[in-house]
Amino acid sequence: MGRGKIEIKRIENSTNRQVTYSKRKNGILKKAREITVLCDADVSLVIFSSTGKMDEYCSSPLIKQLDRYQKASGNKLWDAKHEYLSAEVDRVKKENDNMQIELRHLKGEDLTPLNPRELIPIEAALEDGLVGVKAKIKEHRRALKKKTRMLEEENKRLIAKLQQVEIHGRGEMDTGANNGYNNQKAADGTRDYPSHNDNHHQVPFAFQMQPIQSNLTTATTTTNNNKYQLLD
Amino acid sequence: MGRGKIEIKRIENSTNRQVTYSKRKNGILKKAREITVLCDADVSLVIFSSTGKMDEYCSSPLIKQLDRYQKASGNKLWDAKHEYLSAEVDRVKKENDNMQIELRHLKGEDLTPLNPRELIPIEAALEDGLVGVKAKIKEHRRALKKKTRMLEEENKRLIAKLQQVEIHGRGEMDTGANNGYNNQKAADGTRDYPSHNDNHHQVPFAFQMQPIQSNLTTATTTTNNNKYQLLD
DNA sequence: AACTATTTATAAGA
DNA sequence: TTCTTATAAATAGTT
Repeated sequence: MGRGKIEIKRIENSTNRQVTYSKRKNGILKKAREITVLCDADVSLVIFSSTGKMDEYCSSPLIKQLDRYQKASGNKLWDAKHEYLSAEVDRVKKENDNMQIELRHLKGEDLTPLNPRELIPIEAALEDGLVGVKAKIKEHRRALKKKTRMLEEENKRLIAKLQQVEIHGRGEMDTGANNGYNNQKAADGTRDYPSHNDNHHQVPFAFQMQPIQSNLTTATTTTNNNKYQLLD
Repeated sequence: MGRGKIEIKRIENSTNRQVTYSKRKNGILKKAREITVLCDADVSLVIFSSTGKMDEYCSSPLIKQLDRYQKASGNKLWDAKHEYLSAEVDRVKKENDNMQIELRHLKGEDLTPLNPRELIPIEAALEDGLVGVKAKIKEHRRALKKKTRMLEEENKRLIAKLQQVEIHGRGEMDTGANNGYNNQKAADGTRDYPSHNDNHHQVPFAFQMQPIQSNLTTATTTTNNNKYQLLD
């Protein structure tokens, strides 16, 4: 299309070639834009001139197009590093799926396709797990009971101490109150309870006495006077 | 360029759009090839139609072009892809970890850091799961028992039949043996058992009688004479 | 870069 | 889809 027909072969005249490149490049870019609009197509076009200058037209982000291209063509565009990452994604996803299945089975779901030989280990795992969890719960309960017991004892001790102080008057209150636990010591969370306190050589928890601990059953009736707390 | 001028905007008529796409796509591809040859250019062209069909023209391996593109444009295609993949790996791995933890907990492992409030739902899940699995196992066992029972009955019946045949002598053996089951019938795995056989109107399994079925307790003592098998 | 004679692409119709 | 053809668009060679 021009003054004369030309053969489609490399234009030897460099200037001429450059000019033709420029004209045709614009032509192609225009057509790329047009087909995008007219036909709702998605186009990626990258052109390098023989001098290395680049021009491009992409109707949508190139990276997206390339992903699409890769899937559609099966060509591998990404280097080893990406392949590794891709493989890693696949691998981890597969692992995910397997765990998902195992989890479902443990939760009693999707069991129908399993045969008895496959069910046995699942049952065993569940029973094992249940034993472990129940043991742990029991352990917690024991610990809580122990703590409760100690709190009760401490409470009694404090009440006794307070009554003693009240009898002897305010003057000796400070020394008296510091003779066992004191606020500071409990506050820092350490467990170095005074060893002369014979009733509980080891107290395994740093604890806090709230003014009212509704779930602890204490043998003593509390009055306003003995609601004390060990602070964190 | 055609019978009439057209406006560059989406062609609403779908058929028309498809036709135009096809024509213009060929046009662009041709021009891409031409500029490559004429001007010694390097072209990458990827087009997706609105229906998702892909066409491409690459004057040199796309991967090479993209490397060049990256250098020329400063766009970090690799990095973008890499970032995306890395994020994906992280995401899936995190999901993985969570499931791993859940699985461990269900198996009674790593329970120490959990408080009672966290243990309760695990215990519940395990108990639920166990109920489900045990139910499924019971179901299997029931099925197996039913099968066993039927095999035993079948066995007895066969023995009786055989004894009868032995009493009446060899002359009637063939007709006698064919009066109920015979090797051929069982062999093809069909379930069209004779309906006049009152004891088991339906036998839900295609089964095979081995000469010795050690796990089946039969009331009768077997002699060499009544060790028969139904073949596959 | 502009011009313009020609070739090429393609819209519409079959 | 493919072919045809009138016409629009692109562009080779020129200025």
